[in-house]
Amino acid sequence: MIAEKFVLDLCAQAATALYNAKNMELQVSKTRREFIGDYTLVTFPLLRTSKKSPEETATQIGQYLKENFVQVADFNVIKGFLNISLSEQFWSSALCDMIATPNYGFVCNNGRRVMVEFSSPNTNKPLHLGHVRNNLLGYSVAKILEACGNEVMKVNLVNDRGIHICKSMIAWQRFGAGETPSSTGLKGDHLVGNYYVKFDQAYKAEIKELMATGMSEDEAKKNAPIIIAAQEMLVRWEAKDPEVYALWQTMNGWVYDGFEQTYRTMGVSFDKTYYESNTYLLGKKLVEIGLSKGIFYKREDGSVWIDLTEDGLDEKLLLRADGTSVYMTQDLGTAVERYGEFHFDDMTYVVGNEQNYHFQVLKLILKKLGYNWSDAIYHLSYGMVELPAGKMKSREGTVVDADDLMQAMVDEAREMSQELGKLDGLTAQEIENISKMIGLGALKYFILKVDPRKTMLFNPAESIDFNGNTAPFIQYTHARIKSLLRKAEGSPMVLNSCVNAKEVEIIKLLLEFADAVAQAGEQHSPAVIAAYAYELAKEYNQYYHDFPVLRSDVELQDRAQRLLIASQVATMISRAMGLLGINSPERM
RNA sequence: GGCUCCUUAGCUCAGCUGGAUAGAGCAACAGAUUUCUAAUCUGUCGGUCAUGGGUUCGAAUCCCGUAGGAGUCACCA
Repeated sequence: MIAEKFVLDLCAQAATALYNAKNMELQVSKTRREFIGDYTLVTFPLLRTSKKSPEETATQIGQYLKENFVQVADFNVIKGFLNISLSEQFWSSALCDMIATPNYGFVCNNGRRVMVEFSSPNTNKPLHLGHVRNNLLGYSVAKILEACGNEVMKVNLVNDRGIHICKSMIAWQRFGAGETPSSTGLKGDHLVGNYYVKFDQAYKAEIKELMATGMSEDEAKKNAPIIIAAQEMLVRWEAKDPEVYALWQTMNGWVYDGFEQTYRTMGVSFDKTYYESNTYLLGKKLVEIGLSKGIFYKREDGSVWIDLTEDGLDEKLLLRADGTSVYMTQDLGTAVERYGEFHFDDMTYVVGNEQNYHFQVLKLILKKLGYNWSDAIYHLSYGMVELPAGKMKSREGTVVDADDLMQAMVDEAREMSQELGKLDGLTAQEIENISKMIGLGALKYFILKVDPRKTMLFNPAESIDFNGNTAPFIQYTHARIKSLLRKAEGSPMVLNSCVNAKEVEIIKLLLEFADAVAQAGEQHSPAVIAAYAYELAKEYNQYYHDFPVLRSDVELQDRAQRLLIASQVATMISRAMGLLGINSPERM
């Protein structure tokens, strides 16, 4: 982009000089591969000012550029398109500049404070494939925003209270027989999740029994003893009943240990974790304030609502008739608490698109309460992950567990590597490390390369494919370059002014990195970075194969240039992959 | 039904501030290795950009209609 901007600037100068055009909207883009040139000026928008034919205009500007700027080596005109070729000198010096810039592509502090919330698990079951997309997106977006110069705070919000956790607790009391993670060897979140499933099974059985006695389905659902027990437990919890509270803390503790392990494997982390059990009370206070200001209203049964019909939305519940809080209540509380603590310029929520409406309402309510910073809230709404068989349904057992999935990826990576003999002679520890980098990298890249907003299909078989547009392919390119650099240690790395066409392509890509980061930040899309990393790896592989004469030892000069370019490619690949939370192995 | 989003090659996806003949990967087929690690590379095959209109020099991209799909409209979170 730096080169693109440069060309744009030259064209603007030319247009001003030739046609006295001011504030022209000039369009410069990369020249398509089938034409000769580096960048192309589209002359159509200029015609009104130049009052000449497209060809004439393009030729005039081209000649002006060639005569006045040494960086412009040549030009050609096809229809209304002016294709501009920059000089080899320009490319080699651009690359030199880039090499001289530490942390190229990353911006220093821009003074903005941003918060990114992601993960947001419930404490009644383990993380699944949907959470995987959430966590990877959140972590990567945070990294990218940081690279764009923001001060970033990564936060998690744990939904640790509510009827769901009570269900697991009830089931554990009834069927658990004192089981603990250490007594069963199960991860805490899996153990608790199992009881959640057991609750559901028992609940269904009771409904069936009641219906057999002639009760309607709705009635049976309300009157099943086990659900009543769960609801009673929730009331006792809100009253801080010591026995219930202790059990709640114990079981949540198991879950946190399990989550911690999953997060560590996944490679994500947080700067702060919020708990719904702490923020829902503040939410309730806000509801009172809203009531006193007349923004909310109370119905006869005591429930509190806000009427948003004038804004084209519905009426929304904020407090149940029994005074207990709902999702919106605590989210309001959490938002206000966070702003008070951090005074963010931007608050990104990484939450699935099934909650689009929720966030629309959240922003609106905050605004009505007088919090103008609600404009800073951005809902990064990602699409669902579907499986070839269809949707994930916990009831049908088609949920893909995050831990299982990651383990399967690592195992697969190890097997494939071993089959190819890539791991021969390495220690067990090295094998494990490399398998993890590859298996998890494959998973992460497979998910992150897709536009976050889109519903995506997760195909297990394809995700472990190590060819094509995948992380292993990119990692492999990186590892090979590292291998080259190890062998060439001590050799000089110098760029001469003579760069071939392939090298120019690579330099272009390298220069575009900064722009890719900025764009990914604006769009909150790691997919932009993924596409860039893949292009770079692919371009490099072609470069390597297109110039076989450079393969064997040739003159020092050629080797020196090759090494320099290779080294820059490796650096940029590694930086790009870093933004995706993916490791770039030195060998694989 | 209301609102929001989606539909591009057999499959998975890019491309979207309007620009040239719409691109990758996978799958299929045909080739390339005295290498910097072949987990690679090259080539072939594959398209009515869901559909019908509109805007204009020019539309996959912007606007409207239609069809198909998803999400949401809970005293769940």
